[in-house]
Amino acid sequence: MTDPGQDDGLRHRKRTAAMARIQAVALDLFDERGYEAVTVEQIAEASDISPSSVYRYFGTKEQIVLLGEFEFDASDARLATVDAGTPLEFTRQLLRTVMGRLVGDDEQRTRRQMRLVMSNPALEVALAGQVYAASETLGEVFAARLERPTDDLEVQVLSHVVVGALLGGLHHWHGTGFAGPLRDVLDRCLDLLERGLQVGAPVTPTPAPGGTSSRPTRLPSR
Amino acid sequence: MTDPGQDDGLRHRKRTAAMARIQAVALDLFDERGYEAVTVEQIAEASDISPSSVYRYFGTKEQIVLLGEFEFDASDARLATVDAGTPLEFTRQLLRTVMGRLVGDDEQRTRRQMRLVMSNPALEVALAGQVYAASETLGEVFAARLERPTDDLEVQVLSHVVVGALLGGLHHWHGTGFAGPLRDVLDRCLDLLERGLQVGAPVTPTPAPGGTSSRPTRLPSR
DNA sequence: CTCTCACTGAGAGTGACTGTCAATTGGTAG
DNA sequence: CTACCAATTGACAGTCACTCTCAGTGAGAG
Repeated sequence: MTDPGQDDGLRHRKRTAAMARIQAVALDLFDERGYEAVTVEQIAEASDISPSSVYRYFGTKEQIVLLGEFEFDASDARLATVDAGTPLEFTRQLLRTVMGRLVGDDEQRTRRQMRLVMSNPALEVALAGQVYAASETLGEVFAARLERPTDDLEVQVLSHVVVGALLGGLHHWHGTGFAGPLRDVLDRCLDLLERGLQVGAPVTPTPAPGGTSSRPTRLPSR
Repeated sequence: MTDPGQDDGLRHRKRTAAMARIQAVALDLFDERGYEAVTVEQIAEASDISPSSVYRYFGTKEQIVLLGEFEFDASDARLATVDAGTPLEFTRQLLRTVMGRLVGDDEQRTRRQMRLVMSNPALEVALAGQVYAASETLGEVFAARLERPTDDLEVQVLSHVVVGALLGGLHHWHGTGFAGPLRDVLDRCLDLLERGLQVGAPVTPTPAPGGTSSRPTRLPSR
């Protein structure tokens, strides 16, 4: 073998083409008849592929819709190239660098997926699971860069809050009929976080309870 | 019929007892053999009840573990009695008033559930779904009290952020071997939000981009 | 005591998903 | 070009969560 894990080669290209075809066919069928009403077997048949392979490619029926859209990988090489100050600045760059598929090209496709996901409970739950997994990963990244334990309260709250804010933005985007580019909406979500959400304004800043520590939270850029 | 929706009566008591028995039996079996390895049919048999009824009671296998634990109802009568200033103060009271089961009595049970949930991907996803459903509901409550549309960006971000913070706390609690009462952990999460998370500190507060509006976010108490 | 109807249990059926195995096909060395 | 190897595929059988239907039963009302 030449070099395992190569991205070229007929084999790999066929696989990628098949996956794209399956996704396109499936989205059409889902739009036409509804997610529940379409079986994986029907998708397979309409895609000229065996049901076995559909499962090999996507794992679950939900992943035919969601695959790769709302996840990122802590070991992604591009992560090292992201070099930012605060966790929020870091997150901003992350969205562009590693999750470009979500905020960048082919937004039309993302709208179609969102409409589909929001119209089906099973897909909503699957999306929540995906997003939640992203919180975990983001927590690990934050922990590493802030040099704190992964289970640190502030790290966990921070990562989940950031992801929550973005998910809130996604809901807003969907609820307003996809008004404006998703990229701008998510940017405004991070703006809100940076401004402290203005939700605790009247409360006098308490002198920090017995947490792990509370030095200013700035990400060291590697 | 005397009064539908009554909480007494032999019928209702039987149902409640059966559900409690099923949950107890199921948790034992899950701890013993693992969640995946136990079938609903086995749970039903060990509980002296038909599989049909298990599904009637809980709907899904996951709900046998999760039912009622991480959800709340926007039409809950007790909501009206919660009367607080900022959304975070409101959330604090909410946890005690409506979700007492989570932060209050029988914390031992909650630990057992958390351990189980965190050890199984399917349950983790189900929990995430439950939690994000709570975001939706909380968003509706915030929107109503702040007199803003439900899809308002700040409302959505706020509700998802609050729920995210609590979920982060839950992870911290689990990751640290359930150190201290859950109630205190969740309180510290809300404290962090009140202090603005200190994550955007070095950034000069931008003069508010073209959002929907940005008056001080204080909940009117009904 | 009797009527009634909500709830229960039994059973059949659907579809997502898994594991196995033989056939096939792309990549490579001779 | 050919032979070989390894990865991939499709066919098939099986499991299990979950749904639907329907007849039987027991709680509750008069």
